[in-house]
Amino acid sequence: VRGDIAVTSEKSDSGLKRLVTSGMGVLSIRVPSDFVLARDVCSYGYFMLAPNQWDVQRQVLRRVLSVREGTVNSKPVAVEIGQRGTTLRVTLSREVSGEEREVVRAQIARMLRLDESAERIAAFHARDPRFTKSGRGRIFRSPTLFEDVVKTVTSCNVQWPGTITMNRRLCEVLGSSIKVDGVKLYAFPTAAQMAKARATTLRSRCRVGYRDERLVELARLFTLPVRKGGIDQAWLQDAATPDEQLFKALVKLPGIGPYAAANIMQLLGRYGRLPLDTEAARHGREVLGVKGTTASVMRQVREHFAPFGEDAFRSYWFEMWCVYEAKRGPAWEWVK
DNA sequence: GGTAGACCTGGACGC
DNA sequence: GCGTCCAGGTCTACC
Repeated sequence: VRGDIAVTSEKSDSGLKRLVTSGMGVLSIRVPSDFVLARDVCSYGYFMLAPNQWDVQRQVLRRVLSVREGTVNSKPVAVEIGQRGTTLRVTLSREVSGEEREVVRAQIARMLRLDESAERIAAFHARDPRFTKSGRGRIFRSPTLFEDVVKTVTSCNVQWPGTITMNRRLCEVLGSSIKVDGVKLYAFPTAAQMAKARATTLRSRCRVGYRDERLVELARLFTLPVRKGGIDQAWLQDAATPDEQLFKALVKLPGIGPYAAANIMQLLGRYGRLPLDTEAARHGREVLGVKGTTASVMRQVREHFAPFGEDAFRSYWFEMWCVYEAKRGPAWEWVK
């Protein structure tokens, strides 16, 4: 399989094989009792964006992780994540240090929202029982806030195939690469790598269009110390930061408007605000039967989900996701 | 505070 | 194959 982090293939790198058979290249992560890898990975469109790769046949997630985010010459590691009961089995493409192992663990936990306890998900189901049976609650995201922000910017003012192309090219043009089993795999560019890139490169080679300078500036803000005007990631990710202050800070960032800010908020675990885009308006008209101008439909969609309070986005999102799956089948069986 | 138009890309469509 | 139109959210200028 192209791009496979194959550890069982006869052709695979002997060093990698030794690592895996000796157990040194495998990491185990305990997950909450209600966690289901296929359902919880394939719960948001980002699972289809590079460098994520969902293997439909084997029901595992593969991607490359940058374990040294702060550096330009980050040495990436490829991971393949599968599930057995309440344990994730993570196969690594190379030996990692103890420190790197913890970074890998934290990045996977972030992607899969393992910080959301079964109790927290049950509270969502108590609020919206429609999703109790399916167990939906966790929404897939990226291993870093920076990647989530860039993915959000590349999903604005463009149709989905364009977002897919931009993310693939950003990885191939700016990201670090490694060879696994003779196949070149790319990591998502780190903030340091993107901040160093020329805007013209992003435009001409990554096809990001007018987003070029905004993305480079965003990346620069992620690399700057907070005292020099850089983004305060700890503050943004602190549960104590009030929603309104968070929203105001996000819309000040280049390329981030009201929709993108609300989307980043849900990616940060703040589900009380809806990122209203044309898809929301379409859902309002076609599924909820709402009528009127786009602005009026969006307002009515917001009011419709307001009773779900701090879980409004989850109710909205899973309702919409179920419509997609009713048309195409379960997301974990989607082939592109 | 609200609104109009520019910003880019890629896909659909007509010729 | 070429030109035109359209969709998509953000940003700026203007009222």
